[in-house]
Amino acid sequence: MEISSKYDPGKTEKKWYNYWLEHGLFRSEPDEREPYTVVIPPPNVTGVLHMGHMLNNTIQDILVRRARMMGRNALWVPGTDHASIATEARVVAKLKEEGINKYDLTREEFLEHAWEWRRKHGDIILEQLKKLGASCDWERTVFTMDEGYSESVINVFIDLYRKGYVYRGVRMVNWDPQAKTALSDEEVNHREVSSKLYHVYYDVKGREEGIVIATTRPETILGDTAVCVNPGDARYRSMKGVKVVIPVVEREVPLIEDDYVDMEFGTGALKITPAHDINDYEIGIRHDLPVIDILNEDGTLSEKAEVFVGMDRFQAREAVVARLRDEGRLVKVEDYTHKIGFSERTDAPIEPKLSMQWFCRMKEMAAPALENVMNDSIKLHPGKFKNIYRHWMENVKDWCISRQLWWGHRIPAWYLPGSNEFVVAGTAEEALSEAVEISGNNNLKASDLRQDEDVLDTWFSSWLWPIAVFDGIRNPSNNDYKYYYPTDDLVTAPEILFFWVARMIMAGYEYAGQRPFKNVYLTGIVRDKFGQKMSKSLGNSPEPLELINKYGADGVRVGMMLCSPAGGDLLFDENLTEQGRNFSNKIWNAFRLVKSWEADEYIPQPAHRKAAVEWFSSILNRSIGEVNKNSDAYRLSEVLMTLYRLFWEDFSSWYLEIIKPPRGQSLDKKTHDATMMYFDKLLRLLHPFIPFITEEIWQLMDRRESGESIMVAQMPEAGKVDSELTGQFDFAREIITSVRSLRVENNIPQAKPVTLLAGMDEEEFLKMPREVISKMCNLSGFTPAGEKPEGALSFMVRTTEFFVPLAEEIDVGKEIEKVEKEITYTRGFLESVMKKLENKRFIENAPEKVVSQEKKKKEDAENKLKLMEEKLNSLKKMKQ
RNA sequence: GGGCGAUUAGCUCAGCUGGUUCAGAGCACCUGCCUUACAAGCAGGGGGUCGCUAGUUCGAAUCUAGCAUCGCCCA
Repeated sequence: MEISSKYDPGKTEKKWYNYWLEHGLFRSEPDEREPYTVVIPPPNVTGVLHMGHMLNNTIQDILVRRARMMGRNALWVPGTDHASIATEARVVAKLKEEGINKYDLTREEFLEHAWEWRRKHGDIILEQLKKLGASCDWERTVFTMDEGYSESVINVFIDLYRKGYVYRGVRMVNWDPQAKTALSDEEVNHREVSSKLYHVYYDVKGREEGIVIATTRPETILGDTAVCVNPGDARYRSMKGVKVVIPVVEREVPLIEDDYVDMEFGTGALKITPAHDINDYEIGIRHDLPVIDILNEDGTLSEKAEVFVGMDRFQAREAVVARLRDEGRLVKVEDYTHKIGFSERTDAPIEPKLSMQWFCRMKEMAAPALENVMNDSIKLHPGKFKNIYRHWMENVKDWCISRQLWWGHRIPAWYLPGSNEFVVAGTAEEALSEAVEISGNNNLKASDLRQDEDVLDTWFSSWLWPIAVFDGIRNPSNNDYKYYYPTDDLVTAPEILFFWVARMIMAGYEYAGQRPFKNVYLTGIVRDKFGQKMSKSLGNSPEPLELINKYGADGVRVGMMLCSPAGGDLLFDENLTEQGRNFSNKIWNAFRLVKSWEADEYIPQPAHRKAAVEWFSSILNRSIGEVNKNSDAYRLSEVLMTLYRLFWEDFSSWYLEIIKPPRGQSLDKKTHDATMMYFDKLLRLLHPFIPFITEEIWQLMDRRESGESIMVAQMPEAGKVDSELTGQFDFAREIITSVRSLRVENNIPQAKPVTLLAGMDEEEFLKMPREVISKMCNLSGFTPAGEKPEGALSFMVRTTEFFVPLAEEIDVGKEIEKVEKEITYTRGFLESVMKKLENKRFIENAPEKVVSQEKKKKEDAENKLKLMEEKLNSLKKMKQ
């Protein structure tokens, strides 16, 4: 049957993925082997696959498949994250489309909708990962709101509360008015924006002169409770103790003095709004100022603002400015660029807001988490992240863990009737009995207690991920946990180094008493070829599944890895996936060629094939060594490049071309068997990168039992390298290339046999793989030169001259030019060598080895010059 | 404002503790080929003062300092 010359990944990929699933090849159970464990960074249930996931999961799959083939009991645990804010926003939006307002629903009703949504959409992303070839143990799929997982989260909250790490308090938090929830500091992105700096005139009570303040947020004037100047500011010395009248609301507030105020900035007078600015808040505490919170949760003005009540904060800004202008209080407006915070999730501008939240104390847990990264117990790759990590850890602030949402793990705190007193407990029943105890009120009923309305920050559940996926929080003596934990490698994006990685490390030491993983591989950010981050909203991201349809998962995987230096951002360009597809095609066609050969055990192995077989063995082994070294260093794109070149250049362009029998003829069995063995090894080496095509060919290569798979075949080990042999071959390849080049330059077709004479003695000549050279150059004769032939084309390889006696083909002028050029170059080179050798201090100080190398260079160059000059003379004679 | 990192071919990047003709790879580019595995291919080829300036050294892409440009993290 004719096999197509184009490889079609479509059918193949589906077939083998199903085969792997059917035979349970992704499944892992504890056994006597050494485990290799990876937990997936759980994608959001709201998510659909984007290029970042593609990269991240390709890397994980490569690591896992390689470990599996190295004989480890490899487990890759998949799962998804409930993603409080993002999912709740998604569900709210969906309900809105259906004409349902979230706040018309009870919490229970809303959660029913949310779960329904999760059932429908939650696993889409996992299904997409299957298309990529991900070899996860799907039977172990975990969701962060699974019953057991949720219980783990709650248990940890209770435990930390009892240890005194979790506490409740009023703090200035980052408020997302769109999601109507507090955010942690890590969930705020600061961006530079151009805005305006408004200079506003405030009256001073009982005086003619007023005071001018500068602000970027005039709407917060309504919440001002003081104006502050630097005590050292001479301009305001006479103002000491005065009352200032806040415009619009006409409130009298004190003029206070505080070192915080920068005299250089604006007018040196600062309006103080303790409810809406973190620095103002702190000044407010120092000066015992009242706090007027003028904003509602949704960012509209509250009753406290007195005016523009119910208006959105940005409209209110306009309104206040208009009023100030009307009243003649707007002194000037400047263009001004500054940084403001935006919500990681909704991208709404963050509002600093004072509110009662739950916090988690970080100091104690941060200590071992910092120490064990600094001492390399946990290694970050690339290492530059160590510094960044340290910086964050040393300045870590307490973590705001409550979110004003419904979707998530509800905080297990119950308030006693009519008070702010509360108990923390795992269930309502436990809460009740504790409440009875602390209140001494035996008549309390469960319905009297009111559970905290808030849920926990999503990261407060995902920081337990490597432990909780094995149920290690609730049941630390279970076999899976004991066997698989700690995990080996974590592959994730640097963006969540603090959100997630750092906190997992804290949780690891706090709850497992040891590191959660040994290595953290931080991937780059996927950008487009112009360097812009790929995102759906910018519309510059290709649809991953379409890419897979177009180029095959193998092609996309190769495309991603080729442009993915360890830790560097990758500039993704679709032509890289094309390169990946072409590579698959190359492998496919090499296989077609090899498969077309019949093995004949009666044909003796010719010398050129014997040489090629021996040579390829060495360079295969050398490459395996490189692959091992680079894999251990997580330099996966280099591993792939090594294999890419090994397969394309060395195997296809050299090895196969050398051993290729004339059309219709059979191959001697020895060479045939060696070739099949090499092909098999190459496929195994490549399998982690391109699992599908390697499986397809591996299955076609030989009769396989049902359930057999390259996936679980053994990774080839590095064997002996004969570097003298590979050296000889390198030399031979240079000769062959030179002959080819000479043919091109002189228009001598490959089909026309030529004679080659080597300017070397018999002994040297016999060392070369001359049969290989003969075959590849289509030589009719190949011998040592003896007497230098007159009227021959010639070329030099290293220090040896070669001749092709074809007088009629010689363009003497062109030859002279070539030789002269080479003489000039060699003279220059010799000169630079001589400079070194004539330098006394070089001879005295440089190591013996370097000096003798330079002497050898000198000799070689001199010999070469001699040869070239002779040649030039004979050419010049010919010209005459 | 504080810190970290980068700058090597048109593009993306290797180049470990200074010393092989050390300036490299892939892609792109140029030339010639539909040669009986592959035009998603084959063969050949051009291309870089290693960001700039000083220093250390017999010797610097590699070490040091300063400068320039860019990126990231934190405030």
